Amino acid sequence: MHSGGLAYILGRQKTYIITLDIEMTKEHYNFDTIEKKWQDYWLTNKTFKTEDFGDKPKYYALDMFPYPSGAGLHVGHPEGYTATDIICRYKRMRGFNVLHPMGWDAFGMPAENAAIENGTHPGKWTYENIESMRVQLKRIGLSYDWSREFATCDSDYSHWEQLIFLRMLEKNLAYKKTSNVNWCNDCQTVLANEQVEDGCCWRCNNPVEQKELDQWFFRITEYADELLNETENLKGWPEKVLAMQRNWIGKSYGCEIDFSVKGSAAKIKVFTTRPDTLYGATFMSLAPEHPLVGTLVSAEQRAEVELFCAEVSRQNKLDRTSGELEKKGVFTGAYCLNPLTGQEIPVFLANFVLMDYGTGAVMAVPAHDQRDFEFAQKYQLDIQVVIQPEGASLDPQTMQTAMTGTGVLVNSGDFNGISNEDAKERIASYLDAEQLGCKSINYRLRDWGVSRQRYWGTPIPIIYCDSCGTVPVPEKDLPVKLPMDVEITGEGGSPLARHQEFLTVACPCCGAPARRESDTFDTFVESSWYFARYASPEYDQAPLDADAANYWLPVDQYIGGIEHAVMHLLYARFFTKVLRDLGMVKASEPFTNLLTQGMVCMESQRCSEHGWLYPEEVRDGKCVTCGRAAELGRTEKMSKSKKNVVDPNALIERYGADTARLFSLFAAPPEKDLEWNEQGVEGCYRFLNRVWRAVHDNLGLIESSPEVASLTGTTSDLRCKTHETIKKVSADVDGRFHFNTAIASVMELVNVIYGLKKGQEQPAVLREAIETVVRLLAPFVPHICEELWQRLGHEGGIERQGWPSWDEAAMVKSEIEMVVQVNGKLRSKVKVAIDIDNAELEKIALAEPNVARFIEGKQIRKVICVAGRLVNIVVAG
RNA sequence: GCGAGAGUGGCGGAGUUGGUAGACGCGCUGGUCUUAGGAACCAGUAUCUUAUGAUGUGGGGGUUCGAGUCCCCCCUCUCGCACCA
Repeated sequence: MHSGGLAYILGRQKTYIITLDIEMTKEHYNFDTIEKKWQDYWLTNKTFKTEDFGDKPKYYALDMFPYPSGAGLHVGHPEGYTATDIICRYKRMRGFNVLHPMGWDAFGMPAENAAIENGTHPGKWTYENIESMRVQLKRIGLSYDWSREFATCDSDYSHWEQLIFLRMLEKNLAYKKTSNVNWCNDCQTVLANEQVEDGCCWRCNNPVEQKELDQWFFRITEYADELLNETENLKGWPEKVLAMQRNWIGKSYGCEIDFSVKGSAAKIKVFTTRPDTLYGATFMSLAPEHPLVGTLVSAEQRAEVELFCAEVSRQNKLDRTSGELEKKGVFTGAYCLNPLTGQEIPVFLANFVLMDYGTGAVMAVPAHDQRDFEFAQKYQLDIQVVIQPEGASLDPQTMQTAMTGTGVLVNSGDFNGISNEDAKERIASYLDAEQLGCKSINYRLRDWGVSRQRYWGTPIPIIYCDSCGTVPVPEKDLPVKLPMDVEITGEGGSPLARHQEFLTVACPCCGAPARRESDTFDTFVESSWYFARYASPEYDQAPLDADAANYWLPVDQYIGGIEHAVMHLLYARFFTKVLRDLGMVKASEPFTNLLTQGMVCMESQRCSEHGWLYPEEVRDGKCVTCGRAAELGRTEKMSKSKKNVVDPNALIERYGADTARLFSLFAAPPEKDLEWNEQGVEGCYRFLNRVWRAVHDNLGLIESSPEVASLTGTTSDLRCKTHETIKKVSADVDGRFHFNTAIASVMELVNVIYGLKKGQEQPAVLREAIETVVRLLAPFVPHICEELWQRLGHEGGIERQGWPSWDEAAMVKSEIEMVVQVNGKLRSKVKVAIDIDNAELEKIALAEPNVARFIEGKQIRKVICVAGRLVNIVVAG
């Protein structure tokens, strides 16, 4: 750097400081002006625009993109986004080619609800929300490459999603089948499980029914094994998320067994993980929806069975699978035969048997399964013990609960006396040989139903023709666009199903009048591949530009909420494998490292008169309306209903974006829940002001000594601390994401700078220390650091300067403080030469007065010296 | 019930391989400067204590010269899954 240039810049900056001082009150730095200035600077200079390819190593960091809701950004968003931003800024300073994009998960129900409530078109509502949320994000100073932004409701995105669907159809990875769904007859629409409240429609409060509907599915079960097995290789994922995914896939080993029905050719197939208990099967439980129910039921039982089935069908899936449900059943009048004993066993329907797990039929072994035990007691059915635990003798008459542990087989013919674990294999093999059943693997994971009777989603590109059947929309006709002139009332089913112009189409095969599919995709489909589209967001030949996608993927660091641990993250993994098998990308897994951020929590407050209170409705612990004392509630997740929320806009207005960024990562590590605390925010603001003053109070001194580069080795405690801090912050930020401790160590360095005696500073060392503070903080609080960096006489932006490196030589100390323990208890501390040998150290330690006191008259057993840390004298007695 | 994680001052949290428990911040106490302080700066702040002492990381055992950290048992909390056959 030319010294003339430096003088010029400093000179100009000085006048600037004076003006600022006047306008900013004496004590605080003017974050408003500074943050605006640097956000403009980054924009004009295209600082964060990313180029594909290049010599630098690539680094792709991604936030889970937000839904553009009407409520705008909440304070939970910035925490995760800031964490990613810090990583990105750090990686850029470290010489990586960083991809850091942002976009919008823009299809979804809230847009339709807004349309129903205020008549706004979902598209207009969505794009307006995007506008205002983009402004909010920009105020935080996140270093996104905004040129890659897209919304999933853009017809361009739909185009390529529809194409992926067509390819999946060709590969038989997408198919149509009938399945049971929650159905509200009033609203004429399918409801997601979450939209069913107490068995009723959340909107009209009508009872929800189960209904069979034709639905499109993705064959995710085809990938069940790969999705399961690869969880072992996802070393960069939290164990918790992997456990949840394994649990969700729910692979279990067992066998399928055929039970023949007495007096009928029909066979009932069951899946069981306990073939060892087969001799103890004393009845059969079928799901009420089981296809054989109609043929099995006897004339006498028919009325009762129908009543039961009707009752069960009124229950929604959530209630149906809740543990609270009372176990109920009904006898069908039919009997089937135990394939091993030939014993006749009654066939029941039971409300707890689910048609979509296993085969929808369960062989009931009351002695060894708690549900079957309770069921048998309720309906007075036989209980047959077939496993005796070691050293006990079970009696069906006196059993209080089922015996589910291990033991030895009894009452089991040729298999008596074998341990039940061995019997699983032996009986399964026997069934196999006798063709009575076969070993089988079952998954809890179901194929992914993607049809939604909604308007605001990606149209499924299918045409139904009376003569040609189900015909995919030809590629040249993509995208199938949503019609804009729709009336959304919330009644009478999907608006698309009533939109004649949309529905009516000529069959692509025969040209005859045909009908379009009116369902749209589940919005999870969009979020299953958006991360890949960021590599080439404008590519117009295919969903992905293979070169760009293969350069950027997989995402190196993905950050988002734990609430997506299963659905979104599993679907995204599935889609990546599908895209790989379609030849569109090489990666098999989308996200190498995953960080799940905690929730943002805050204490709730309420008034006995006015209910929950917003923080601004409480002053001095009292309700501002009536003056009653506000009661403090639990600290819990911020939510509108409890009014324990902080508006990020207000926060930024009051303290600035840098303070908001700093606090959200200083209070707790990002994966933990963050407890919001106004005083903590103040503390961070105070710290930034301390940094600001540390620079300005020393500008004169620093100016006199610009040559930091000439420093070598140990010159002072300050230089040592400076380099220790660089090392510590680098280690904390890189891979560990312990931003809170990184910030804490910079605070320590600032405290040391403040503790320097006036007039005794070494200007070059001081300059190095102060510049280091600014550079280390740059990823965390970029605006103030850019400003300070400029005021320190540097041009061209602080990121260009790169990340500081530490000099081990500067950290070498000639003396070190070591702890002296006697029998493991701290007794003294001694200052010794760094390279002291053990014998010498021992001598000094033993000579310490307080040590001598504790070893006096005792025999020294041994002395343990740990280099650089301590010496422990072990004495007897 | 199953799975995962956690339990450390008044509070949020530090504590890479076992090696000075409580970094850093908040709060609190005292001081300096001020017309003033809800600004700034400095000092103090785990508990008990006459201490150069004792105790202390949910409880109880163990391994070790030495345990917040490793092992065993138990308790509590959070999250996820849950009639899964």
